[in-house]
Amino acid sequence: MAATRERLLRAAELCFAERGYEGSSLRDITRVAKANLAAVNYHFSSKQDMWVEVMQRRIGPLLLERHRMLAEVRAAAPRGGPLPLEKVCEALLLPVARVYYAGGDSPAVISRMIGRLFSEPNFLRQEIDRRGLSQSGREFRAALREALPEFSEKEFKWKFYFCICALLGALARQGRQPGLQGSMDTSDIEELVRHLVPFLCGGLREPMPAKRAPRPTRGKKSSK
Amino acid sequence: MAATRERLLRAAELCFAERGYEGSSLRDITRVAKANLAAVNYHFSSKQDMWVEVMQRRIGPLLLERHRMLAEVRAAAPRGGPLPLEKVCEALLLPVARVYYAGGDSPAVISRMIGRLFSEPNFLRQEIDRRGLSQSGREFRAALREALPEFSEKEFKWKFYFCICALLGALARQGRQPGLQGSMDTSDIEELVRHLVPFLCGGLREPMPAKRAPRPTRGKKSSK
DNA sequence: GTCTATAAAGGGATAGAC
DNA sequence: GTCTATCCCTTTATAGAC
Repeated sequence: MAATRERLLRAAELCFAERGYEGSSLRDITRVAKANLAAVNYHFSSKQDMWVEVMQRRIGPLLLERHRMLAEVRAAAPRGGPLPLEKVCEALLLPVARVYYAGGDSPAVISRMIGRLFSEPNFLRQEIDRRGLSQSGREFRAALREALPEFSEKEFKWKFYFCICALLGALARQGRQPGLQGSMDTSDIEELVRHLVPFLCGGLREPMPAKRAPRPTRGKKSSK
Repeated sequence: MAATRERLLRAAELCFAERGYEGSSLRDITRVAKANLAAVNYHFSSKQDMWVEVMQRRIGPLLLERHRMLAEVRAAAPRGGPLPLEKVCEALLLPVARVYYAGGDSPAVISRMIGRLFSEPNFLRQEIDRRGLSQSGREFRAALREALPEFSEKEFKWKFYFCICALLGALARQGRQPGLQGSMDTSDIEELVRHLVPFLCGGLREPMPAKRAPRPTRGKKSSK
């Protein structure tokens, strides 16, 4: 069956999302997929190639949709003026919630997997980067920059960094942080995005406080 | 040498920070430590026990300092009033920057390792939780809650979740996100904290927009 | 405490029958 | 396309000499 390939992709997705690349053995994955161990090498030729395939088939459509939404935001914005921050953030986030509702897919698992991608060793991201992830990142950085012209380049770099960290963390950890997520349903990605957009915008817009009186050099003083 | 134990702890810290628990073999670790493979089992009896030891010796002092700083914030705040959000966030973050400057330690590596802790399988966190991490988390959740009384419990839960995600992500990823961190030095933890505090505070304070309606402050066309 | 040697299990990959 | 059987390597852990 060619359906074996699909079952393998889904099983690998699940395992990678939960335990990462190194933590997921091919034996685990084939057991979950109810497939034979040798099927992995038949369909993908190696574990690493399967990893790339698993990631790419989810990230590809996501980047397309992001690009499309961002173009919409640009088209609607007044020429020359700053881009609307909320809209840019939505274009960054909503595709995650929208692209993965095809039959049987779990947006929670997929977004967790994508969030995890950035905790993996760099060599596991090179191929994904080459296929468009890096470029999409730069595109969004530029859009955010246009939405936040008031900051110095250095301040913007920090804000962009924190923004990506919050976004990736919120995706990677949803549904699996005991003690952190009492009754709320972090696996409802639409809801997550709805709350995350204002959080990011608030953090991004917050000005840096004026530098206060010189800090104590290292740690002893408690004169607050 | 008893110094072997120390070299092992540092080497393990480095490896766990870079590649995670499953990605770090005892062979890797003992090679970095210039120690014999069998030394791990002699000093720690198992890889998992060493993991707990590596984490605990860094997290323990961190939690103590957090507790101390938070007590200071409470003592300085007017009774009954809300706690000052910036101070609470600083008590959450500054200890990471301050506790690890003892001879030879790298705050960048240590904070990366701590940030990674939350991407590891849950069983690797149970012992650390039991030794105070969970309780410290609850303590800070309560303090943040007192600093943000204006939100509903549900909204606060989301904000707290995002706050922790941004914090852990910023720690875990510093120094190793190519393309994301152009010229800035994310391994300067003091500087990271100085920028992260306003980002978190801005995100935490930002009110939720009215549901499914154009934002009240700006009559803007909504395209959903 | 440290070392060599090795056990015992698990990992990715492959050959070849069907 | 799928399966069994197996190769060969790495992993964690341990035994026992020094």
